[in-house]
Amino acid sequence: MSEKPLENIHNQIITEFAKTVEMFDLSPGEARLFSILYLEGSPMTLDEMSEALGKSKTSISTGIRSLLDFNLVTRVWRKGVRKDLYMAEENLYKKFMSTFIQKWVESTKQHKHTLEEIESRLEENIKNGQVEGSIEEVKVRLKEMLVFHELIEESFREMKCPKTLSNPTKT
Amino acid sequence: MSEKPLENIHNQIITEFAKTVEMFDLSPGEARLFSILYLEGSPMTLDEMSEALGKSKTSISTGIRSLLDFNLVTRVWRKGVRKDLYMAEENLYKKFMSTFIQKWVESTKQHKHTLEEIESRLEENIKNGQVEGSIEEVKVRLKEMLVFHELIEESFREMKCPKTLSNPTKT
DNA sequence: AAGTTTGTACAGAACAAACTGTATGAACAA
DNA sequence: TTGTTCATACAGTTTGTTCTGTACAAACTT
Repeated sequence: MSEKPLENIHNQIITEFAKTVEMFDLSPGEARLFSILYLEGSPMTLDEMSEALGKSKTSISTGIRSLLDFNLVTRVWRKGVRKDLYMAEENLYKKFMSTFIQKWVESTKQHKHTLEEIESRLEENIKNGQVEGSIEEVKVRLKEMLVFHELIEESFREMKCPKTLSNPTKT
Repeated sequence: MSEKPLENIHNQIITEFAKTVEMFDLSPGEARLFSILYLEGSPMTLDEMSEALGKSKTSISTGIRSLLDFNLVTRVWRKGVRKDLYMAEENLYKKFMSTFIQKWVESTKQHKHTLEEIESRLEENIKNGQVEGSIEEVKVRLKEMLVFHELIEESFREMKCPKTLSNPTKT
């Protein structure tokens, strides 16, 4: 078992690092794929990743597609190489955090907006007397939900520019 | 379809609010359960929730169990009522955020720690000459991963006390 | 005590997500 | 042009989650 200690270490690193990556709403598969790409600093082909992860090329292909969508991976061209090459983005913190925060802010805004629409529709119904029961509770709850959304949005907005983000520790 | 406009509004609110709740790593079912409990400010029984969500009592039971584990819901006793009563916690923002942040900080710390262990094991192997290839790249990557974890932990720690958290807007 | 009512454990069904192999299309070589 | 290599679309399979119904245990009533 100590025949290939480096490969072993590789696997441990990837497994553990993937756990952190997963927390940014990547599936286990995507997280693992990104991790292997990141640990291997140099660009890799689909076949190499397929080999390294023991998964089908199709699977890798769709996985890479997702990572590209998330802007966590770039295509790289190398003279004389026909296969596509992919590389993990540097600047992990910035990439992950900004995407993450943006997702929160956007979604929160969206949901809050929808709730506001529902609220005004409710007011309409009340005006027209189309509603019977005790509405006050619902109205209060709605207000609280809106406040909740505002607080979330604010928190994540404030997170956007931690002091370390403007400090490029680029390799 | 405008026969029961209030019920309709209820459903819309719950559906939309659940989307936000889901972002805090609750399953769609759990999120919906919490939402209905929150909108209905007063305590509810398993049967009432079952009825309201159109799901089996068993399902509600396990769902409530999860929400209790997350400290998002409390059991409530009411004189003369045999059934268990459950109620959503007030102070949404504090409850959700503190749990959320704590989860990030804890997990990040844990994963970082494991990576450090791997790192020292790697150093050992190098000392003993049990490793052949180019190790430097791996060591650099490991360091970068550790920095990454430190930045994440720091960001979420700073999030912990936004100004609004010490401002109890309790009903 | 026996009989009810309420909550949960468990096993299987229904559903959804991830993966694979085949087949198709695009880029290149000769 | 034909032949080859690569990436992806698609359908089918496997794997994992979520829900349901049954069965049991605990709490209560009389």
